[in-house]
Amino acid sequence: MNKKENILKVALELFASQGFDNTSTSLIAKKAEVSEGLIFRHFANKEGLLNEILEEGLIKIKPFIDLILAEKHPEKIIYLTLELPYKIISEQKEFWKLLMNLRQQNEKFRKDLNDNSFFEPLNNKINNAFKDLKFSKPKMEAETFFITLTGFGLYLIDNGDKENAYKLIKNIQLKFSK
Amino acid sequence: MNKKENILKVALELFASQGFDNTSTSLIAKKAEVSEGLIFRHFANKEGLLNEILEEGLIKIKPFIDLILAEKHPEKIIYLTLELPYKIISEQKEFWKLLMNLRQQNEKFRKDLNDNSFFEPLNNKINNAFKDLKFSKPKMEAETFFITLTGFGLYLIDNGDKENAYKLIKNIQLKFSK
DNA sequence: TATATTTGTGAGCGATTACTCACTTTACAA
DNA sequence: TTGTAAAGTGAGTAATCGCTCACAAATATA
Repeated sequence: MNKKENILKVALELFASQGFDNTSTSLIAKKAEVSEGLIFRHFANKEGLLNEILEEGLIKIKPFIDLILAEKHPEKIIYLTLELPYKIISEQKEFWKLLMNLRQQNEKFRKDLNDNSFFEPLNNKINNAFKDLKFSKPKMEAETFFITLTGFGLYLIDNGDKENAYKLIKNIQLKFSK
Repeated sequence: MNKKENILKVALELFASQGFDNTSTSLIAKKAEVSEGLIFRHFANKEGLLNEILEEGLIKIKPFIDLILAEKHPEKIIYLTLELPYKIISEQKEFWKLLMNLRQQNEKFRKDLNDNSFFEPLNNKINNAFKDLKFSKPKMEAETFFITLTGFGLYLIDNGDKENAYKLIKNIQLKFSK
């Protein structure tokens, strides 16, 4: 049992369920069965712990995004992107919840995530997909698409039923096809 | 200058921008130019302060919802509901932000808001609207609609441009019409 | 004016916060 | 086996948290 990894695991669980600010380092230490001091040995401070969790999580997400970026058919691009939140949530539910929590609560974090440009290539890809589909206003269509995608991502946090999720994906896809 | 109302106003501002848990009563008192003790004189505790803010805000929202509930044409119902987040945000941006914050962060609050059934009549209204429009799966269509509506509500928090908002409303409406 | 009630203050409470540090234990290379 | 670095501990820190309470000022009632 690796204590450092255990801290990361427990902290992710607690941050996702209670929020970052509302989770004390003492509780993390207790649940990870580790002294509180060890947290600050491995991670400079509480924010450093969060950053390492985020890094790890984003690395796991990247392959899914790369798959979309490699795709050429616009309809398929849209479908895969719609599928993305479900795929992430299936194997990283807590991380997804944390991401949505931070996005919502912390304005600075939202900007960092944009400037960090982790999701920017995907954004461009979607914009081009709607151009290829000859939408009269592809930029607006992409904007509408991301609005729906955000809503769908939030929906999935509370509703995990796979069958229904894919029905929704299909229904949404229909609305963004020509 | 009414001190109680000032506390409510300042607390709403801070809760919306920093989150409930992350806002101390001492800061509220300082910004409202009031002794900290007064907060606990007027409101039993910090949560009581939050509840009064929520009550006040929901009361202001109710007329907008009643307007939708009185409408009979399904297309109009959908349009008015799509317009709802924008209307609320126009004159109660901070309250809307707080609502979205709490919804996201606090599972218990989300359930309370549902059980409280404040938004349930609207939910039924939308379901019936899609039935009237003869959608083959009106329930799923309503689910998809609320997903989009949630995403749109979040979008508006950061993007306040009125013209673009109404373009998006029109674009979304198109996707939910027959 | 006298009395009672409401409104308001600010010092101070115990609990908790993120974090430090002197120290011990473990692991590994020479 | 010995020496050194890394891993791990837990008591302790100042600061802050939500909240109380004894009291003063303002307001209402008589």
